[in-house]
Amino acid sequence: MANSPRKKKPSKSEAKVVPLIKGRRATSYDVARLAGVSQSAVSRCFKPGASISGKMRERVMKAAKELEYQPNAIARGLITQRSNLVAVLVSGRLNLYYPEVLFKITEELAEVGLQALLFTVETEDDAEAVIEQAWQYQVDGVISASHMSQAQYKLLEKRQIPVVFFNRYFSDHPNTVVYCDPSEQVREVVKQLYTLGHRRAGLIIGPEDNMVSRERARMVQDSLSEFGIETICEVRGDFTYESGTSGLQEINRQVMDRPSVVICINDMMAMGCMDEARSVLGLDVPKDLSIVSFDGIGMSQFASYELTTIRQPIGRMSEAAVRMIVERVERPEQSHEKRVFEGAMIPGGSIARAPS
Amino acid sequence: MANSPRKKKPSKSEAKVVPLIKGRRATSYDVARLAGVSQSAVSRCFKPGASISGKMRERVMKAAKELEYQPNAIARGLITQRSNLVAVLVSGRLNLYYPEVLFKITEELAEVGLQALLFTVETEDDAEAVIEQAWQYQVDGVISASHMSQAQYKLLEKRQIPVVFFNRYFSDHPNTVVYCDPSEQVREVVKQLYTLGHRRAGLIIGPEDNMVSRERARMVQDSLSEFGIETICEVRGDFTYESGTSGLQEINRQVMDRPSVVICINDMMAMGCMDEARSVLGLDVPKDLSIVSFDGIGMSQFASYELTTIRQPIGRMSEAAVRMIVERVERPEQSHEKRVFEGAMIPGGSIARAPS
DNA sequence: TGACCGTTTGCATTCGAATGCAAAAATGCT
DNA sequence: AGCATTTTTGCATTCGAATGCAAACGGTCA
Repeated sequence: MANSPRKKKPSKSEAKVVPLIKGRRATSYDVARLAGVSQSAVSRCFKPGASISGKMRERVMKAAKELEYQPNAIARGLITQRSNLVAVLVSGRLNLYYPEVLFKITEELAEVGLQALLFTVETEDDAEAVIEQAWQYQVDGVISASHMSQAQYKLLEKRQIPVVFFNRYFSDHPNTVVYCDPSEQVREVVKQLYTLGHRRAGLIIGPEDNMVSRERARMVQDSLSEFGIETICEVRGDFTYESGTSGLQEINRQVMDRPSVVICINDMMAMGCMDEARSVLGLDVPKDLSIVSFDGIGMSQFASYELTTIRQPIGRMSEAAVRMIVERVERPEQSHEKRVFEGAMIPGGSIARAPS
Repeated sequence: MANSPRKKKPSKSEAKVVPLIKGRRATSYDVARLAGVSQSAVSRCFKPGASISGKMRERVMKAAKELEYQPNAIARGLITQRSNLVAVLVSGRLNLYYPEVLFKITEELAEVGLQALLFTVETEDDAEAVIEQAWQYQVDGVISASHMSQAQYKLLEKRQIPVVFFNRYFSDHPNTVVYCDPSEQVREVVKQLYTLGHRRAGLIIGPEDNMVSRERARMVQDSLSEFGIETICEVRGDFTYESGTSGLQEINRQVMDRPSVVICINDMMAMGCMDEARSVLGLDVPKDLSIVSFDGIGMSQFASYELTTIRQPIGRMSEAAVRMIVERVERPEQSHEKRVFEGAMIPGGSIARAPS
């Protein structure tokens, strides 16, 4: 018993004895030594559901606390092939819609024990670099709320890194998506515009290559023509406030007879548009000009704007995105899913009866 | 020569031969095998400044490209004791000032090859949990633009994790800080207010425990009394838009005779205040009421607001924060530094001559 | 007491890259 | 060519935790 093979072999063990932590942070070996158990036992103590006795757990935990031991997530990641890191790709500080999404996603990730590795992506080249970085860091998955080419997506797929798209997707390729479909609300808003006597609309849309913009524009066009409202002018912006102001200028330049309503593809541009109408053109919004838009970001409801807008349920969408990335990480073989949320119309005060 | 000790010992080498990548991602061993060199050589190829011949580099790189090899940052982190991760702690989606800082910092970090591990911190308990997480992930450093108690800071210090504070610090403890000192601009603004005939000011300040708020308030008080402007009322908000609106209500309730100017400790509250003044109280800003504030966030310059505000040079401050964290990671023994940037007054259009 | 079974524990190996050291190769010099 | 020097290369080990396997333990029952 005294000489059982379970006992440590002094030769080897002694060799790696270190002067019990000295500046160095404690490892599982340090804890094991202090508690007089094996390193495996320590490891098991920190793994939920592992086979370990109460007595042992207690001893280990006591030692761990004494040494302020916390398992090294890097080392764990190496052996388990799970980094617990999720790359979150967002673009543009331009559009205040992203921060809201980003913070929400980060919180949701934290809740399930994952960390957000943040990447800002403005161009497609950025995306390229970012994907390589994410790959180096062995991220378990990617949540992309930014640009990504099909080739880039395929690369990630080939590398078996699960991707969840936030408000964008490839229609000719299977992918996992969280999306907001505001078509119902668009129809509702347009109907209301019709009822208020609007027959001539201006449109400020987003970048050509942006899917959300394209889809929203399509829905708007569809509803407008359904109700027989004419689109007298369509200009392109880039989601920023400034492009909203210049968008209205542009509309003003292009058509003699001003539209009675301008539909903006996002809130930021709508705010720019509204400010331009009021400050520069001296119009009364909504009396002289109605404005509606999309997103429902926090500031769209500030008293200066009170936009009539179609909100995306960002909270639920973020939660869904996180759930889905977890799902895909755990069961990669499972087929793709697309979760589509309805929008919600916020009445606001930026529309009124069309001026006669 | 044919049997030189440099040659591989088949027994051991063969044992770990794997069917040359099959779903698995390529490792340095795979590359080494394909290129017919040692793993060390591959490693050195990816380490800038390592001793390696051009010929060797070429061969390795060719093989690496073929296998799409990228070094595993997790494994590297384990051995080098450098994760290249920096925890970025920001609070509040409430205050739109944070996203601007966050995105800027992330970009700056990326530029020097570091990754931002994002943590949102709202309460002090959050900070507790976040610090443990960061510790587990072996972050090289922490940039904190959020709450952190002195005890928590000391814990990080004890663990030898460098911290850079963004716009906050402990005055009774050495620490590394990026800070904006707007005192000059405060004086300038107050002087201007004096010149415009303002003699009675209201103040909307931030949370008691927030240093930026305290400091700004102090500066404002100092300048006001220097110029003999009376602070007739001081109310406390929490940096949000809503607390700006309710702040003005509160002022209105507390004093009969309205102040001619309200000084808000940040832009968000100033916007709330302005909207409240205009929409609810029916005042003309700036004719009936002047408003000034701090931060200079993007939307403070939207046409609806055009705040006269004191901007922080966020870009330079973020850059400095990143420089400093790098510095501290590389030379932890070096003494602390505090970099203080001046503010910059943005004239705006929210102040005017005091009503008589 | 001993045979048997389920549970706990430790051993040894593994993940993938970096690096000190010594051997080998390349280079310079006489 | 011969020797000294510098550069390049490979070997072997290391980082810290997880885990398959087998040994040890604890308990039950005859």
